[in-house]
Amino acid sequence: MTTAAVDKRRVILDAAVRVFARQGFHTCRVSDIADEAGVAYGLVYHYFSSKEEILDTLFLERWDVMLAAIAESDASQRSPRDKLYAVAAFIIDSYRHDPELMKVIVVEVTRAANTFGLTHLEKIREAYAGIAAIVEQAQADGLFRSEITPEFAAQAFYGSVEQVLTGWIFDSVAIGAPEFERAKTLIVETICRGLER
Amino acid sequence: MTTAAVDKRRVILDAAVRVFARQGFHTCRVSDIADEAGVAYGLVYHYFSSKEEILDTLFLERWDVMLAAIAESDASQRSPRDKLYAVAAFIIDSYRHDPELMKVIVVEVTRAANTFGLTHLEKIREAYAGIAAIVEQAQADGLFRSEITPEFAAQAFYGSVEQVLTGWIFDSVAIGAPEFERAKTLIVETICRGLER
DNA sequence: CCTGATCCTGACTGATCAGTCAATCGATCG
DNA sequence: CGATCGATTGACTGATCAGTCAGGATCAGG
Repeated sequence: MTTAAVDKRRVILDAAVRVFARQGFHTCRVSDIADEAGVAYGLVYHYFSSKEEILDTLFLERWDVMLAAIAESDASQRSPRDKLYAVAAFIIDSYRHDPELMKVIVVEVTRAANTFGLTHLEKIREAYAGIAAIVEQAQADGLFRSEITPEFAAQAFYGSVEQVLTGWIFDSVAIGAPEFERAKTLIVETICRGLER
Repeated sequence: MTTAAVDKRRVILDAAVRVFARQGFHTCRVSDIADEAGVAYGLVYHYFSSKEEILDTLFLERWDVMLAAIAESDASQRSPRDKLYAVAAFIIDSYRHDPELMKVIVVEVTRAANTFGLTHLEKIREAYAGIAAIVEQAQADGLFRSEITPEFAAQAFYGSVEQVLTGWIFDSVAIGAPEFERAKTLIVETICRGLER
């Protein structure tokens, strides 16, 4: 695969992010992606076997990085609160860095587990499991209350983060660095106060 | 409109719930709904002007009841914690009473704000606003901390509830009355501990 | 400069499906 | 009885679009 070829593949993926974010996966046509990428229709099928595979690729590219970040945070020697902060910070920074990509992942995959995300349910669950592992450790160390199952706590935590993201995605109010930082602190502060002894 | 006529409309709506829950809104055909309802294809268009209007109707029917429940809880003289408990209980009981309908509402409307729910964004926001009103009152009464904006707290709260619901929807593990009751308590307990002074 | 491979093009096809409509059914009433 | 009108039927149409394919361009190696 030559450098040019790699580039065209990337160009198509990047164009797809913009198109999916703007029109939605189900509503857009493959030709929209080709047009946005400035590439012939057929070339899309040279690099991807279907429209779905494009979304697949975008999701997995990013999600795997997130799973690694969660695992790394879990493995670190920080306090549970700092570990959860690292997770929230990763997700929020992902949005900050590339809002369109995160919109596509959240809206078209994570929150659409029905139509499309069923394929990725296992991957999505891995994220919950990673967060649950952090909570479980904190409970074992006597830092978090044990009434709540780690799985439940993980859902509450992830749910809060994703809902805040969803708010930004659809409320279309401009937000800057301070708001992002504040959101990280507030979510973690709220949920951890709820979980701590 | 005769009684029989009212019934057919209802039969179609109920069939649509089952079909949407099973196949998803985008993936199902109108003929699937007609078949499920045991009714001719054309009759669907006698009662509804489009496939979307069916989903519209299902969503609004239920959502308006929920908005009323939130408003009523807010207006009551209970403690903030009890008010939020009432909201969580309403949503969770809705799922318990009709899981397929709640699956459709959450998956196809609430969590699909992109493709379809944009139409209902305003309605959805009303729910957040109602929850935020409860938090705001609690802050004014000095019961909740003021660092967190009511809107933010509402998103965290609603996000947690919806994520737990989503877990039930997709994990397809059988759950009984005790789990539902436990979930209400745990969510409210966790979030309120995080919000209280 | 030939040859095979890979990249790239866009017109075309085949299937799908939302929505239409002309025709039938059946209840109600004068 | 027969006229009227809403309920009901399902075959049909028109548009859309994912994916194919046959061929042209470009490049690498011999």
